[in-house]
Amino acid sequence: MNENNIPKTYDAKEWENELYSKWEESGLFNPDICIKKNITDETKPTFSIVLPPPNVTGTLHAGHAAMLAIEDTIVRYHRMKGDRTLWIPGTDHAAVATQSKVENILWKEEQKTRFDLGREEFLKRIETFAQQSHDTIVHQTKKMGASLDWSREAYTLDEKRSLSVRTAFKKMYDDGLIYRGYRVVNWTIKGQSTCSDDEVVTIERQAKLYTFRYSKNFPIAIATTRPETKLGDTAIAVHPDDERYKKYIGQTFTADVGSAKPLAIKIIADESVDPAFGTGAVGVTPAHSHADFEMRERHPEIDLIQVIDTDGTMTAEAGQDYAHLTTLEAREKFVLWLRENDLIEKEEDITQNVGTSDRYEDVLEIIPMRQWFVAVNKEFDHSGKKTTLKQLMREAVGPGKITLLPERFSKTYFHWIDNLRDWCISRQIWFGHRIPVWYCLSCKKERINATVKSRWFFVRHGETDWNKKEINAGTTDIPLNETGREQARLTAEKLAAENIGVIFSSHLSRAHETAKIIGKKIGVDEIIIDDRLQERNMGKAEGLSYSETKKRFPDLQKYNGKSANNESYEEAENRIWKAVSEHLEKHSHKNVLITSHGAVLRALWRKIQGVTPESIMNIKRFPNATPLSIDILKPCEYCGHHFFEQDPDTLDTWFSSGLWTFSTLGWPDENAVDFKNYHPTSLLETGYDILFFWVARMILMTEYLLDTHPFDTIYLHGLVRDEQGRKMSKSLGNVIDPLTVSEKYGADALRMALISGSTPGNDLRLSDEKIVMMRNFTNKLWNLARYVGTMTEKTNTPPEPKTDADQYLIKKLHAIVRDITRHLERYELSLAAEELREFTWGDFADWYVEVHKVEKNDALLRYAFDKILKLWHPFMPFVTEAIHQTFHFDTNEFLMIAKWPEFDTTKLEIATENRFELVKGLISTIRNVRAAYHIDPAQKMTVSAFGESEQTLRGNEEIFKRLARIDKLQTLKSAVAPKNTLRVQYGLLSAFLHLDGVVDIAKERARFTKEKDEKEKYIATLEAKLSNKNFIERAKKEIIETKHGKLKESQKQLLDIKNHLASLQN
RNA sequence: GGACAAUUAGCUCAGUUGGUUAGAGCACAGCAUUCACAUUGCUGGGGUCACUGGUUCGAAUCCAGUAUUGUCCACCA
Repeated sequence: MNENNIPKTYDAKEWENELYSKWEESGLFNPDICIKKNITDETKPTFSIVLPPPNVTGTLHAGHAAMLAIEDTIVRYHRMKGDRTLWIPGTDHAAVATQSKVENILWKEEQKTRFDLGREEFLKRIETFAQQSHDTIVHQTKKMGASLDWSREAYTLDEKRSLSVRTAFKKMYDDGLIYRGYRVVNWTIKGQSTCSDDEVVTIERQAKLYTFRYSKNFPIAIATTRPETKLGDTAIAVHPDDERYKKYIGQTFTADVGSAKPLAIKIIADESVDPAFGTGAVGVTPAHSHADFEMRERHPEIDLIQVIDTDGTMTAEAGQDYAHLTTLEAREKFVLWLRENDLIEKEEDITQNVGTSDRYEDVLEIIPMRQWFVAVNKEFDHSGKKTTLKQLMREAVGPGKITLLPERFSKTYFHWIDNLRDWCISRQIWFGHRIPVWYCLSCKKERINATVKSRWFFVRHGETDWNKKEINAGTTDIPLNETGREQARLTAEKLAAENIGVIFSSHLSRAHETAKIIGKKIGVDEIIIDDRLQERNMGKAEGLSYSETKKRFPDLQKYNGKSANNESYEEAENRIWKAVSEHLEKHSHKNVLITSHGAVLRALWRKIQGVTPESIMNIKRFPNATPLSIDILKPCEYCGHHFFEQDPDTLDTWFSSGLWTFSTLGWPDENAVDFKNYHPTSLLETGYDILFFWVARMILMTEYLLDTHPFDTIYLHGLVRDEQGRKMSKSLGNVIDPLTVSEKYGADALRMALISGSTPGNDLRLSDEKIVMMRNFTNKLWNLARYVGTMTEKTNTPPEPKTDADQYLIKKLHAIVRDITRHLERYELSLAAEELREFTWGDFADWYVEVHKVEKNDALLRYAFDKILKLWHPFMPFVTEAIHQTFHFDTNEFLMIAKWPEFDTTKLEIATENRFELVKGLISTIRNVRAAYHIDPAQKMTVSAFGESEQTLRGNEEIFKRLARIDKLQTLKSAVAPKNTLRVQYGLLSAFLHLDGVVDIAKERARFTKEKDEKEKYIATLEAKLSNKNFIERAKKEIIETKHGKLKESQKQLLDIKNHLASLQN
């Protein structure tokens, strides 16, 4: 290899993309291929991690980069070790997070809300956005060097994960753990959705606390910051022992505050009330407070009155003065009323904590609603014993079960479980897994996780001129107008993806043409004309305007009205029902479009819903060319109808994320190969900020569904902050973009900066400076390779030690391999990286390479460097692989799959001289002890030793016995130190003696890893320096050229060294 | 209000089960430069390990308390 061809600096950009593609093409990220290529085999242990799926909300940030760096390091280590190693990539649809992001963009760019676009179109926008985010994320992930098995990539919203979600939902529903209940939920007005307790972000704000009475003679005053909610008060709670109020407990007082009905306030006793706070009485608003709702569960006799609506205005229950006002307007008005009636006793300014929505950032309202919940406290039968989900979660973590790193987080975990309420899993947002529940349109009964046979669409024709002029057409054949045709085309677009097989249409041209326009656009040629789908015959009313008809034939709007010699709703309904039923028998497996007319569809819709004939006019009119979709299922087991509609809500995103460790491995197919091989996974590595959101839910789901743990160990990394310790945020402009950084300094430098100097659970400050330092190190490694690769001969001689320095290096190398391996096994990445860096830079580069320049031992140098390179690979995959590809120190095709270095404990034994020194030290100790405690120097003693010192002592037992006057050398294991013992420290050893006269000497822990051969190393360096001709010549020159006859410091040092060496030789 | 953490050199941080003289990088000072590497090397200064007690032969490390900072949780109406 010609030195000149190799650049002096390592240029990450030159290598990274190319190397990643090569790795990827090799397929070696996939354990199946590693088995095929004999890098591992079926007898080897498995090691698996699922990547915490990044949200498809944009791009990766520094936190993701840390996650990737940590996980990839661990994964690469295990792969090199020969484990069957699997790391699965994926992304998270992240429901609310993504939806709110797209909604914000939509509002900013087009001033539209999701309701303006409609469900289908809005979802399309989100999917486009999600796809782009996904691509960016994958690109960034690859840039970091992450050795993920892309062939197994998953998405929380794809078909397979969807199946897992439905399966899990059904099982929980069947076990009674998922229920639909009327409870108070956190509601974001802006997002028009619920959110779970964990998604609530409490912020501090200024508020006014009003103390008032409901009426002049009301016996108890209460305080509130939300006076308008008091219109929904139904009780006052006081402490049971509160003497002031005891006499009122159980009584009900009424007060007219302007709400729809006068308030009936019952005085109840509840332990949760703090009698010392405020007036010692709490106004209870069960509809708009979690605490008060729970209070009502304890006191079911009190009422619940909802005064705030989902749009943030007051309901009718609040009274006609307040209905439809915003909460703020209502508050002002109510306060004014209180003031006018002289009911306010106190107004004070306080700071208050309020809950806001994590994603929409508006203050949440607490509103009672019918929602889906997971019951965490409900007992159920689990593998033969009674338990609750809470209990399952609690029992999963602890010694011998799931290990948390750092361990202290288990405390917060348990605390969180203890305070857990039922988990609200339904969301009114559109992006996410639809709740797999269908309601029979006729009898309203639920069906879970149903198979949809087909979807049927009912469309009223597009607009005609008569529609526009509000004239009855009936059987009169009025064609579509231009607007009508356009409407049909738009409808076709909406239906394009619905895979419609057949179209049935009324023969009347306005319907038929609508069908034709749609059919052409969605590629359905066959349009079956069925006269029974035609419009209601309006008899004499055809051609009359709506208002005229109303005047002349008022009974036409009735179910049986026939005064215009017309067809009644009843007759029309029967014929269309017959037609639809017939078609259903033949075509229920196909998606079907039916184009028909307003009145008959309305009649049909009434029939399907099974409401009384009299309420026909309460059925909403069908607008022109707007599809109504109905799911066709197996007939309802209660009423026999086929028509169902799915719950419009979606699931909390964490419901699907909770299944991630096994939904990615093939579950619900419990025989899936991956599932059998790789579950439970070995490690979960994620930020501590989602311990509750995600980790806890995975534990819940896995314990419940599979009766096992999702992972053995949880490694929680900290938040990545900027150099001043602030959270990275766009508004502060301090965001470190991993992509920019890795382009500038290389991915390896970024990885190292994120790993070293960081410990699990603690936040990490990332600065440019730190990254530069690591970039410098990658360059150091590169140049080491240049030296070792070009300055040494390739040799096949085994690396035999020739000098003390060689000996030291070998010993140190084995110690390093042992330490790094041990650190990696314990997930102590930072320690591993630091220690390895110190060894590489301090020992190998700055010391041994210098030695090598004098005492050439090429075989050993190459041998050592090869080991170092392999140890570095998991941390810095690119530069190490680049070196490998350039210099080929090892024969493997890729360093990535090179065998992890092993160490030999016998090589770690300390040298004889050092042992001797150790013994000498111990003897002095004994002498000191004898002197200090006036023990007869002639008296013999028992000496006890531990650990590595024991070995040392045994090796020199005879000398030791003689010199130290002992009669017995004993072995003690730690913990044995008797109470009445004095211990005296000397050097490396600590000795202790019993006060009863017999002296024991023991060494509790000797640390030999850093022992005295530092000295060896020092001498070797000096020798090397001094025998380096250049060095001597330079020094001489310096001395001669020195002006003023004064030696510079450095020269003095040189002389010192010389003298020192001379004294050593004597 | 509760819980958890942090406090080590001018700055950013390691220090994993109590043990030689408490470490690293940056910054600072001095020196070196045909050398694999200036993205370099050598040398040096700089620390009462927040404070006060306790346990121990021995404490940055364990215990108790105090102070400051931060994070999370909580129904103070």
